[in-house]
Order: sequence, then structure tokens, then C-alpha cells
Amino acid sequence: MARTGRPREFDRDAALDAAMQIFWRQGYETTSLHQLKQVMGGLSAASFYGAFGSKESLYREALTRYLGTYGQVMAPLHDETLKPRDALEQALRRSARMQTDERLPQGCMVVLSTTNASPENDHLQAFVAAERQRTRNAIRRCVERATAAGELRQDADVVGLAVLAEALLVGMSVQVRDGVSRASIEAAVSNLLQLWDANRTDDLNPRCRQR
Amino acid sequence: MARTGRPREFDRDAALDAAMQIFWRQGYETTSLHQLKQVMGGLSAASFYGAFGSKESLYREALTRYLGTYGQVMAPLHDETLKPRDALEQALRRSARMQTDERLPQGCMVVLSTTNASPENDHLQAFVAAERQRTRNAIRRCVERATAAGELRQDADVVGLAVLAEALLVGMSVQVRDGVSRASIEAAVSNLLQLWDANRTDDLNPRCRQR
DNA sequence: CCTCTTACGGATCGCACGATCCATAAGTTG
DNA sequence: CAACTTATGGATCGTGCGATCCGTAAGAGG
Repeated sequence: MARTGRPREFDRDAALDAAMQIFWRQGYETTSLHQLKQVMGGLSAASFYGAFGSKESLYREALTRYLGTYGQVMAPLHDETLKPRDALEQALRRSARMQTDERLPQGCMVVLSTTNASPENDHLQAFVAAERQRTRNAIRRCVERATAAGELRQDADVVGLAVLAEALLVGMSVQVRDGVSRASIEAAVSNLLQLWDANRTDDLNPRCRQR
Repeated sequence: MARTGRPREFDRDAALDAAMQIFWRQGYETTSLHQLKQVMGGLSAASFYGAFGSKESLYREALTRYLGTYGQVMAPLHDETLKPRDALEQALRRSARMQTDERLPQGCMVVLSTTNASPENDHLQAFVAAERQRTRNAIRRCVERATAAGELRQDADVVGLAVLAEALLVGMSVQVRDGVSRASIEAAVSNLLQLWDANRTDDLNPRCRQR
């Protein structure tokens, strides 16, 4: 049965998408309702609150949408059918490509959009931080899997490798926003993988490079 | 000749220090004048504007103070009398220690305090980004020096190594704020240096590890 | 002691913020 | 067509923002 009442005059989905992008680019608190209504198609306050409830609930919905779409570049990390090295490489390279896509805001929304928050929005900051923790755990598990499976040497530094990999993942957000090129980031990813390979059990190359 | 007029009743230097810390912890736009006046010793609006001019000029002064004090952990990067590897290691380890000092806000003020900005503060964002670019250039020069001096192999990937190092430097700000321990960050630094050593000209270790 | 200069407390400014209200419009349902 | 439901435009709310103003206080200089 179809919805009754006067039909909505704007495309809710397109509006949400526009909101996601401006939150992504500019951050939560630093984006005003006025800006939001403008980029969402010039809708009125009544339409805005009717469709999205509040600025905060719009942000949560936008973030959820991000996680379900662009944020899926991280999916390989949670896919245990992939070899750990492949999972990490895919997550890093897909992130690098997505974050430098010129049609989108630069960097990662999870890293950038709620970095600065007033005390009354601490809960939002914690909400986004929890998502980063998920990724952090996944990277850690990925390295541990490699050690357990004998892909990495037993004495490889699991913590150090995982933390360095995650630092690259979050660090690239700041870098690409500052104008560092996709090729440069990809080169950094290759270097990280070179380090991985130097810690492989089957590493017999005296120079430790996989060329 | 001494200054004439009624003497200031608060310690300007201590107030500036308190302002720096709250900007560092919370960010520029997301810190209100009310909060600032409170942590700066409960001073009045008149005293605030009399001593600092405006919120923005206070922020600039606070950032300058940061660069001249805590930010000096980066100084080794600009010291060409140091060996490139030592310069990089010192900058990274000192940053890691400073950023995880429990008596201070977690992370780096240059990376965190103006991540989110409204369009009217784009110039401030650019101002801080320029400081990051300085560091980025210094890291790059550091790796280039190592290649030129024959410390790193000619075919070492200068760009990749430099970008990875800088990613660790900026990434650790997010990580430590999320609760990642100093020891973990230090382990990541050690891993980065292990990669450096794997690219050394004098690397003869078949496993490429400097233990 | 009087003047000059600077700092202070406190009221207040104009504005933009996020959010709500209400009369009206535009559909669906019976 | 009448009753009902939802959306819309536009005015408006209360609040907190950054910033200014003013009368008074506290020291220095002549």
C-alpha cells in the first residue's frame, strides 16, 4: 500500500548523499544547517526536519551510508578467506584510490569528519572512534592470522607491523587532503608490503625486496 | 622604561599556555570563547580582547608557541649535521613520546586542531597545512640526502619511503588519541626503521633485520 | 596630587545557530 | 467530494556565539 499524504518534492536519497559529502569534506560541527539545506537542494527547515529529524541524526545516517558504500574499501580486511597479505594490500590500495578520487571529498570520512568536537558532542566522536577501533582490530587480526598460518615469521613484530599499517591507513587521509598524490600513497603502500615480505618465512632474497 | 597604566592581574603567559592546550585538545572552531576564558583563569571578555585581540589571533599565537616548544620534537629533521636515519628516528621517537605524554593533550596540534573548518576559516586551515608541508618536505629531503650520500641504495624508493614515514608521523596523532599505547607506536617506528635498513647499501643480512 | 594610561567587571551588541510552529498545499483513502 | 495525511514555505523561537562598550580601578609620570 502506497504512502498517503502529500508526496515529498525532493529526492531524499540524493539529499542524503549531498549531506554525506559535505560532512565528509567539512566535518560535523563546522557544517551549518544553512549549508546543509543549500547543498541538499535548497529545501526548507520544515522539510529538513520532517525528513531527517535533526542535524545529528542526519550525520549518523550519512556516516552509515558512507560505511555501507565508500567505506567498503575496508571489506577485504574482514574477509578471512583472503590471504592476510592480500587482504591488507587490497584494503590499503582500495582506500588509497577511493580517497584520492577527484569526484569525492579527499580522505576518509571516518578519520576526518569528527576530529574536532565540543564536549557536548563527545558521544559522536566516540561513535566514530569505535569504527576506527573496528578497523584497528581487523588489521591486528590480519597480521596475527599471518603469523599463525606461518606466512610471517614467528618472531615478526605483530604489534609494530599492525600499528604501522594502520598509521598509513589513517595518515593518508591527512596526506591526500594536503595534496599528496595517489601515486605517492601507492608507493608508500608498496613499501609497507616490502616490509611485510621481509618478515615472511619464505624470504630468501638477501636484499629482502620483492621486485 | 617600565610600562605605564594599570598592571595586568593575570599571567598572560600561563593563559596563553592554557589556551594552547584546549585548542590542541579540542580544535579551533569547536572551542568557544566561554571555554577559553574559563581555562585561561576566568578572565573577562575585556581582559581577553585587551590581551589577545581576537580568538583567531590567540589561536595563531598559541600555534606559534606550540611550534616553538612541543613542536620542536621535529627539529632533528631540519638538522643536516645529523645522519638522515638518525634524524628521522629522532623525529619519530620524540614525536611518539611527546604525543603520548599524559600531562599533555594526546596527538599533534598541527595535525588535529584545524582538521575541521568552515569555509570562512579556510585560510587558517591552509596556514596549518603549510606547516605540515614543511615537515613533509623535510622528510623527503632527509631520504634524498640518504640516497645522495650512499646510505640508501640508488634504487630505493625515495617517494614511497618518505610518504610512509610521514604517514606514520601524522597517523600516530589519530592513533594515540584513540588510545593506542606509546609502546605500540614505538614498535611501529622500529618497523619503519627496519624497512629503512633493508634499503641500506651495506645491508648484508639475508633476513634484512637489524636486531 | 593630578593626569595619563592601561586593565577590569559586567552589561550589551548583532548575528547565526539549531530547531519549532503554523497556515497552506498536494496528494491518498473511503 | 469530503476526510485524512504528509510536505512545504516562511516566520519565529531561544540560545550561544564572537565581539564591543562603558564606568571604574590601579598603577606610573609629571
